Amino acid sequence: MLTATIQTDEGDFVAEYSERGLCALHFPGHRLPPPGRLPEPAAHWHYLTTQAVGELLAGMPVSKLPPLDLSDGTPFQQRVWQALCRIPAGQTRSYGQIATALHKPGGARAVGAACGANPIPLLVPCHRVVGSHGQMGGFSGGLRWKEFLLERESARNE
DNA sequence: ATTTACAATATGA
DNA sequence: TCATATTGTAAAT
Repeated sequence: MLTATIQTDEGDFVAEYSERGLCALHFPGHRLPPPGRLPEPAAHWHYLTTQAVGELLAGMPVSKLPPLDLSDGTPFQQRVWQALCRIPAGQTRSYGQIATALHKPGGARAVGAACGANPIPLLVPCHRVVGSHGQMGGFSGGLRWKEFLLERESARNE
């Protein structure tokens, strides 16, 4: 498992790579890994990740994503995460809507659980999922990030 | 195999 | 606004 930092105006994120692709992303505040050069192909993935994170923090749609390694998650979680990726930037869905889209009506809570287990926040936009009345649920890196990102994205969508 | 804990939601007071 | 019943998954027993 390889790690690398992403320096942004909001702090230093930490990305983790497996042999298949990006497998985790941590918010600033984490212990920074010892700096070192990434062997290929991780170096290229990291370039894409850095760019994507930069775009997200700027409230822009993401142009390109590195390959995501979601092999940790259960099949259900993987389906949820892929569904999240289909939410357009600047929009939000409710947990219930996601659940229904997955043909699991009533499984809103299960969707929430999957979001919490999401190893790659930001790139897998779990921050675009809110309660059925636009309220906030929770967020892995702290609700502050969720607010920050949603405001940035939706402000651009007026 | 059972029980418990969740980033939910609809309903009724 | 608050309390409660119901729902699907995952992790712990």
